[in-house]
Amino acid sequence: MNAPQGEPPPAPMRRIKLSDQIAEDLCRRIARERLAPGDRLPNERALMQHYGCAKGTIREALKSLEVQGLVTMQSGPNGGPEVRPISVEAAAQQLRRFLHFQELDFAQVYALRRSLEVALGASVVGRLGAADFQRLEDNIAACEAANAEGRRGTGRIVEVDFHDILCDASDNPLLAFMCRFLNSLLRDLVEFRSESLTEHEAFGAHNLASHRALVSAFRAEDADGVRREMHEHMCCAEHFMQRLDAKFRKDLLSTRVPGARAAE
Amino acid sequence: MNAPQGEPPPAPMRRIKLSDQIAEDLCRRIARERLAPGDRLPNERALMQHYGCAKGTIREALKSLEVQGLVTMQSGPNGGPEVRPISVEAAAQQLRRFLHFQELDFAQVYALRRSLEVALGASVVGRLGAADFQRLEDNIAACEAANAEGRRGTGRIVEVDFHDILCDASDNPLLAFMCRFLNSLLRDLVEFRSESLTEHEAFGAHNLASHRALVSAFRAEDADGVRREMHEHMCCAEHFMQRLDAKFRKDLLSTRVPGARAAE
DNA sequence: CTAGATTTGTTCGTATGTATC
DNA sequence: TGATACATACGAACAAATCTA
Repeated sequence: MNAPQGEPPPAPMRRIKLSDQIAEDLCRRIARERLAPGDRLPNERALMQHYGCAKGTIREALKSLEVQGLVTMQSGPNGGPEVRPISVEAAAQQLRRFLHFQELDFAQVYALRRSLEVALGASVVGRLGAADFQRLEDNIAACEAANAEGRRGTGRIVEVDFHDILCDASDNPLLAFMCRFLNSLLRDLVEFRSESLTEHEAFGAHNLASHRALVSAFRAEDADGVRREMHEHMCCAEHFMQRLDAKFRKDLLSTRVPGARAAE
Repeated sequence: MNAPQGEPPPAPMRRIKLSDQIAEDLCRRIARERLAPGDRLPNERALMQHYGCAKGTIREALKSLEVQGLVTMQSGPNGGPEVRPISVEAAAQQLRRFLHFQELDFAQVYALRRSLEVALGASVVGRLGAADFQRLEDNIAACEAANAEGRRGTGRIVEVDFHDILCDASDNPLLAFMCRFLNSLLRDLVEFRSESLTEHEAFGAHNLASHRALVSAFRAEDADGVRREMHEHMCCAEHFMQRLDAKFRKDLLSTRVPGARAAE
């Protein structure tokens, strides 16, 4: 069962590349042997012997695992393919790449956030410990500071962190992943809209009020209250974002951007 | 700007591997030159000359793009790396791989589906054409046939297709992707639970009724009706799935599975 | 801090399989 | 049926990174 057998599938299409077979096998081995982050796979030479193939083939297989975020390669003694801690970021980055081809806007992101953040909020009711509440409070304080000092762009980004903290507390990895992913999309989208204006102040103030109300509801373990508050929070946030976006697009048309890569 | 420059990063981290630099560059080129699915990148020899490096390096770069679902390799004359149609499947498969490590169950999937399918249903109201309705009706007919003939497992799978059709009609690629992804997860999960019993009949009957009611609401362009019906549909489906799952787990404990790979 | 050992990263040359003409 | 063009795979080398003595 070790070496991949040269089993030619009778009809179905092209032969499966050796490197892909090996990548599959290694992937399964990582899962089967419960390899923890930091563990090492055998080095290239050992894998060559094990699978009875050449170096280039092994390297292609390892490259595949590397792109999938399962391992990183390390040089030097005791080097080799090191198993990685199931990177959320790798999967998210892949998804972003894919979605970047089809352009998306705030409305589409919030159509999801409206639903998912409500579900997320409800799912963490009763699961927040003292440490979690501390992080939430700290985040609120950071937002206050950012608003007071007029750092509007950073304020928007820190506010998103509030929702990442909730993801950490969720026991539903699917829900947590998707919310985190939406948050990262939002950070990307907001990065280039952080130019303007007085709207930011009203936005910041509203966010702070919502977050405070949410923390209160969490403390009271009032699931319905969380749902209601989160829903309103999302609707208002969308509204603000839309206005920011409209302003941004108007500015973009009137003033020629130097780099002029915006059109791409 | 063609060949990658041997720019040694002064302090920061490890040198970026040549193959990764090339992969990045090729990725950008695909985006920049608006390469359509079916277009060919230069073949290996041409890329070797262009980047001034060896075959192995090029192959690793192309492997990276292949794993990311951006290209497929083809042999023979006029072969080479062919640009792929922004594979939804590639991104979904990646995500599945990632999420497979942290085991998930029906409850977690449905916690999302309860929210997202409702949003999806609402978003396609008024966007369905005659062809779409035909597909939905055909799907319902296929479900009926599967139920009548007692093909319970396939019935469950065909039913999920109903929701994929709705995804096709959505104008929100994010929402569509995530719903499609949940559907694929469901297909995976249901595949190994398709053993039993009379519950399937009630389940199938309920699904058919729900789908019919949904189509009616879509025809009437009754957004609220769609929302209500979809919500109930999801709640009932979850309930059925949970019972199927419980039964499955019980069977698993009582009867030793021959292959015995279920524990893995 | 240098020197050597170990392991990945990269190159070249060659052979084989596969699809098109 | 070759003949051609291309990806796939092998094997041996050297370069660069990194740990250890």
